[in-house]
Amino acid sequence: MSSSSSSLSSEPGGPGLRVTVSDVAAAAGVSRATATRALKGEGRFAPETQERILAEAERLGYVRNTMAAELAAGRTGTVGLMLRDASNPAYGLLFSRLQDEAHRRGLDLVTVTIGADEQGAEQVNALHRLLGMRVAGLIVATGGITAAQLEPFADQVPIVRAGRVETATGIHTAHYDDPSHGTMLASHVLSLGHRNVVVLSGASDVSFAEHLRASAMRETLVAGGASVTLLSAGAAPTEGVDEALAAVRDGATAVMCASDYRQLAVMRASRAAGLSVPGDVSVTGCDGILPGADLLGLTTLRIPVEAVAAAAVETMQRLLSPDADSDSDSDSESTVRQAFVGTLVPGTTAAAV
Amino acid sequence: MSSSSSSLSSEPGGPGLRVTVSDVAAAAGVSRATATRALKGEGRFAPETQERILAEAERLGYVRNTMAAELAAGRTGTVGLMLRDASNPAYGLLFSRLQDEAHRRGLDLVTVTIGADEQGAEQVNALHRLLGMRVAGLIVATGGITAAQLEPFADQVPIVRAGRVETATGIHTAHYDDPSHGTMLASHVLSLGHRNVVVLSGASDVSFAEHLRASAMRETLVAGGASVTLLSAGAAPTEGVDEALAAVRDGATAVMCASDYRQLAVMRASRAAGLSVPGDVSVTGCDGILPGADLLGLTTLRIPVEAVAAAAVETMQRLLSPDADSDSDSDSESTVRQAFVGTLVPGTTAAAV
DNA sequence: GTGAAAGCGCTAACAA
DNA sequence: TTGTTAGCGCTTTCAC
Repeated sequence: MSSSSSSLSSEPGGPGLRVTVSDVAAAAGVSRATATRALKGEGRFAPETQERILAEAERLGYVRNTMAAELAAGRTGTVGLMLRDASNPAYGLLFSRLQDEAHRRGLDLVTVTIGADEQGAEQVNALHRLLGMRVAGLIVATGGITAAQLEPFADQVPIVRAGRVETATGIHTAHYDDPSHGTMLASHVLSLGHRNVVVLSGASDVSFAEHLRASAMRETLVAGGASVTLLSAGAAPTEGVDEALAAVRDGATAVMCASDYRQLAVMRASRAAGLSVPGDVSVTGCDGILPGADLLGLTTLRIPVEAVAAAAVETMQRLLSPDADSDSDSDSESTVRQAFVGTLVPGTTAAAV
Repeated sequence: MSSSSSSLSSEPGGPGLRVTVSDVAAAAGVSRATATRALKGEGRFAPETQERILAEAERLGYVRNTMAAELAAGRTGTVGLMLRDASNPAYGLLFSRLQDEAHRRGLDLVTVTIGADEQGAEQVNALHRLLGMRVAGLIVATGGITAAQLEPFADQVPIVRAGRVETATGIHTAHYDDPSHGTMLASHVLSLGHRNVVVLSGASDVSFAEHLRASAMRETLVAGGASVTLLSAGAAPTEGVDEALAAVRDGATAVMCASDYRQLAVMRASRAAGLSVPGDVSVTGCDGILPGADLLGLTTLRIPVEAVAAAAVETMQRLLSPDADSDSDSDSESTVRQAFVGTLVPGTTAAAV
């Protein structure tokens, strides 16, 4: 049977994996050492020898055993990515962009994810999975893991946090400037004339990003002379919605949500309660990632996912490059911390009072 | 300096990684073998010895080198997942559910993704990355990789395709029943009285799922006595939209899109063109994953992501379990192929003629 | 240009 | 119960 047109054809009846360099070397009539060099194209070897080795490797369907290779070489070519549950489009997009960017820069990423609701144990487990692989670097895109858990490894492997700010020393970040986001949205709402506003957010231990946004909203609103009702809810976007609408009936003219998910929940509830948006109540969110947000006319803020992803990967790449320091407890290289600001999307769910 | 409350504290000034079993063993005054056993809690050892070893390991911040461990053990505990670009919520959700399910069943997943638009080279590269890690199994959740590329490895490692149907032998699947989805949506549109319909889809090489849906739509519509205009567009959801609206002006009363993304594009364009939905034209999509789809009133079909994810992981787990066969080219174990049907979501974007 | 030899860190019989 | 002994598959000096 002739092999298919694929370049991955393997021996007729034979294996393909579990073919070792030794097999390839033997088939080509050279030693393991030569085969290794020729296969990765490094070191010295005769061009024609390489050709023969490559041909045999392909014929046998050889796939290098990465574990053995990296173990022997003592280094790793991949960067680990810890990701939060990607069912949230904001994380899905971040994931996608991190991946693209890494690919563009020639970095290999392996990802482990953690359920959105998981507690410490699972996070630590995931961290260990990655560290156990002796990844060359770590990009952390989940708030669920604490600085204390990361810090012990910060001087052994570069760690870049993506999305969320981090105060621990030695851990670099490329993060969203959530306080600014809150401020921008609040300013918009103030400019529309609202002076009695509900701020609906997840509690700080549920979503730190939401907490930062909400705090900034509150401050800006208060500074602008508005009366503010701050509602700290649980993770489920429907939580706190009833209270928010109750506050509206008591005179609030706008509900500012710390995320688009909550905004959607508020709009659903408003519709169900017969309140018109923005007629009876203005509503704002934050994220701006949802496809279709424009059709809904969401008033939100588009977070700079692309910029954060690019910066995170770029930082990682730089940390991985020709410098080799900090083997002692040096502060020779300072911690990189970059914040990125998104753009306001006015929409039609918020109108002048 | 006392260590933080974290359970990951490492030696004061010392490393944490690059601590080996030998170090732990030495510190505890035992041999490597004993340390290994105690650390993984298998085999024989004195409880008090274990306690001492565990304590030393923690004190030193020991993290087992997975590569070495799996290389030595000759097996791997992780399953590889090949994923398509997660910026599409449908894939993001599938990813999330696969992850959850794997976790529930005690399977470790490592993921590599491929950009949505990447061609063969990148796909093969990703496949090799996973195979190089000698993963115990492979779950493929991207249509970008062909059966021909997968097949050579099908008898060396269990492969389960998630989402898309597969005809190659030896490759199991848990997939969406897209033809049924197309039929269900078309039946709905027929039942609303439409007899002049545009079907807007990605070409088969752009999205096989869309192609399957669109084909079924067309057949069902034709069988129902409708006149059908089939538009095969490129990957970008805006492609083909103008043609679709042109057809509407020529008398079509409904535009059936093969995905929700295209549906959104059509709605945007309709709005821009001053056509009311569903007044002037009914529009349908397919996926039903978008948060906020309900607020938009999208007429769509919710694909059974959860069922597919659960089935894919369950199949994988079963393939990984106590049976060990097919070392020869046996057909002893038949190929598992499960199709799942979603549920119609009527919405308000499609109305009676 | 090529090969021989010594491991990388860990596991798994088998002895002790 | 614990230690000894071989490797897993690959890379990498260092001679030839």
